[in-house]
Amino acid sequence: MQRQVRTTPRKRPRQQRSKDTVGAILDATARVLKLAGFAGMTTNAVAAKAGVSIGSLYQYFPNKEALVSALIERHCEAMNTAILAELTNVAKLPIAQGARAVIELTFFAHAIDPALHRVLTEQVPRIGKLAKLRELDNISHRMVAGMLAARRDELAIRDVELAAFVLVSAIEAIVHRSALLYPDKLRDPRLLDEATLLVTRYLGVAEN
Amino acid sequence: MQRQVRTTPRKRPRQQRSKDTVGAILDATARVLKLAGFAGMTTNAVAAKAGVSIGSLYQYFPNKEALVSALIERHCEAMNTAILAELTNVAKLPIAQGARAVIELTFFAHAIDPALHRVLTEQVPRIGKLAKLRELDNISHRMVAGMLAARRDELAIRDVELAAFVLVSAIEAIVHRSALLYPDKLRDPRLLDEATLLVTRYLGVAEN
DNA sequence: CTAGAATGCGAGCGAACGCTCACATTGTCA
DNA sequence: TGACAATGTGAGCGTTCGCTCGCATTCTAG
Repeated sequence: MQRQVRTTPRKRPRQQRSKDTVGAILDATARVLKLAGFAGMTTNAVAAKAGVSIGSLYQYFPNKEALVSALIERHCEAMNTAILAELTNVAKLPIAQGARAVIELTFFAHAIDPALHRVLTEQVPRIGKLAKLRELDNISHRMVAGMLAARRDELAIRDVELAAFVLVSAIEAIVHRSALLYPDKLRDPRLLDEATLLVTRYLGVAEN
Repeated sequence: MQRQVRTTPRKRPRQQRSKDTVGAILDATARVLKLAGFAGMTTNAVAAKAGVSIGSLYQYFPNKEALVSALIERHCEAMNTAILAELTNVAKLPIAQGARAVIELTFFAHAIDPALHRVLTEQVPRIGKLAKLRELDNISHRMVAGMLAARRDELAIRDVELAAFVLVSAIEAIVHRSALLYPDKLRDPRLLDEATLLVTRYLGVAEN
């Protein structure tokens, strides 16, 4: 049975001193996680790397899962911020350029910390907050479906939901595999071009 | 540091009796893994589920990793068999039908045991044999690149490698997400149609 | 200045669990 | 049928590691 544990913080940091502590702990969590994977990560190692006692760690995080959970939250926050800030402009663009812009944003978001992203998606088991990643997926789907529906008459598609599913899956995967296999290619315009091409040809709109 | 352990079997089963034992152990591994995840899976639980003593388990598998490793191997074997048997016929088909056939095979392969596939890809940490999954990816890539190269003059693509990367990523992701989110949709022809459409339009070939 | 709250400390407890080993049972072969 | 190999058994050892708890230190507010 998949054990489900509480991942809510035990105590809120009030003073600046403790906020620094929590920050250091999360940074250390990321470093240890990338180095050793989830199974190899020990709370004692995290505390040590953070330059903090194990007792202090447990002041703010009730258990190991909560630690990773908070890290996921912070990471998603960072990625979301990168995307949402720019997204309002996209809706007004012509489809081809809009598609390109969305794909580019996805690339940017994944360029934030590919190594962390990798270890979080590949190594972290079913923590409650991993639903957070699904949720992100869902938001993307709804958003794309919205964009497609708004201009349905210009597009060569029949089923908006199906098309959105196909597109989100495809783009997410291309970005993801790039991030995992060739992190430096995340800023290669040729890949961006090609991904855009996939989308525009599928939608049946002019390529530029 | 990611610990690397040997995953080669400790002893080969010679008699039928022991072959049954090994089979039962692998079946139990799959069941426990699906139920509890990798961290929650204990070797004692596997032995118990298999109706075998813990000692017998360690006769054939040197450690927990080896257990999962063997399971991965068996699962990949099954998926490969499903694909490779049909693949020789595909090369002779027109591109659109060939694409459809390949995608369909991918769907079939993932329909073998989606729950197991899920837990293996999502929960199993860096075991040596997980490279096996990458290897599969690589084979797919080379194969698709080969098919594209053979008919390059009929296709609206510039860079065969890049196109292969984009296509393999996209199809793999669509199938994968279907398997994870809606396992029953793996045999829905509408999804197959749509995935095929994505490919044919991208390649710039007639849809049928 | 001081009382009490907030934060920090780390030795070590306890439980989980991978794995061993000494021994029992079953199969094979001449 | 006897000898030896192959296979099966499970109590429990040893280690790892998540986490507690009693106490020390630092901050804050009246």
